[in-house]
Amino acid sequence: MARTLLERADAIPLLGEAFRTWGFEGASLARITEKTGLGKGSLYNFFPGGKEEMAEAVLAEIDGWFETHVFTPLATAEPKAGITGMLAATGDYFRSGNRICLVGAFALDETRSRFAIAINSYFSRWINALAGALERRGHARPEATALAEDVVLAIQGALVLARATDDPALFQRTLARLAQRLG
Amino acid sequence: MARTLLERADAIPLLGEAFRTWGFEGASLARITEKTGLGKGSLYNFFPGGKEEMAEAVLAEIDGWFETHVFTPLATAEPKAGITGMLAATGDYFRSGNRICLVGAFALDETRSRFAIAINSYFSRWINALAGALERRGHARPEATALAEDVVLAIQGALVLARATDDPALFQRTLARLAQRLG
DNA sequence: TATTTATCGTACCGTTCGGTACAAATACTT
DNA sequence: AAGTATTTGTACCGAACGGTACGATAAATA
Repeated sequence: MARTLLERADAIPLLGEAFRTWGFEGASLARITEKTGLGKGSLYNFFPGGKEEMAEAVLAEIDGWFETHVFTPLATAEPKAGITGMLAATGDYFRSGNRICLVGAFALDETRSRFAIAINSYFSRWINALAGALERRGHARPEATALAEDVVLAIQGALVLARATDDPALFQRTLARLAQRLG
Repeated sequence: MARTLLERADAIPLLGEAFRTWGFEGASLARITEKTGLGKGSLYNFFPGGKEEMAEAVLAEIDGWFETHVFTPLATAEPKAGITGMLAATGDYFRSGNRICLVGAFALDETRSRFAIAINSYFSRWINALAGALERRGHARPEATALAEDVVLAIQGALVLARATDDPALFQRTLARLAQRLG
């Protein structure tokens, strides 16, 4: 009846948008259909496991993006460049404060129990990669870990507050302050 | 048939727990009934407006708690005491990192549009009250505002990360670091 | 104790939920 | 061009959804 408009891979960012907008529970198949332009037939063809498989695919894509653009640079590039790159990539990914962190959002309610491993891994790897870079810049182990936690947590908090107060600039201000703090 | 076990006011904290656990969309009347022990008859007797009125009541109660235990002390008490009190009250309220911030959680998805004013007001008043106290402690206006933002955002971020990594101690560590930073 | 008022359990409403089945249509292979 | 495999719209399913109606019960008032 209809053509192949979207590949499975093309659907994933749109699914991400749907989950970001409505949350896991609130993202009904009707809303997902609307957002992606894919009917149930296509959705269940691509994701036989239903909503849960859709969300898993979205989380895996996010994970891959951060692995490539944030975690790996932090671990392998020159520390200063890795950290600067992290802040820039983060600013881009979260659309300068106009986009929330889906992983963080999933963590807050019972959705967490479905995806606990992916959620935990995402944040742990982020903190560890940043702490490693900070150590290589000369921070002692405990301070490096504490500072890394502080930075990742500030990014998450800024996303919450930016959206809560409808003030995306708050996120950008926070990134600027972090850049200063990480010198 | 049954006795008057719960007043309307007694139901509100349980409703808060239900919304914290399941989110606004995920908190179905069946789950709310289970959590509160109140049947639909009672719930709609107390909250004729349904789920939306229940959530409004929960947000109003949270707002009142913070007004009493955080915002007012920050605005009226001696600044140092107000700030110390804020950190202690915050640690208590969020159960040392075992409880999320419902206002922040509501802010992340489309639930926000239903309660935008309450959500915005809660955070704005928190930041302003804290910035005021910091000014009275001698910080210049722009730094006071920036620091206040940083603190509130760190609390929110710590709650997200503590739950995401299943590590409530992260929240306590963060509060300790904030106490140091606010000297 | 009689009467009113508030509380509550249950049956039920129409709608939407996530998910399945399957035929029609398209894309790919030969 | 024919045949195979994949993609996709639609009809449909039972269950659960939020919400209403209302009689039964308990508490408060008289």
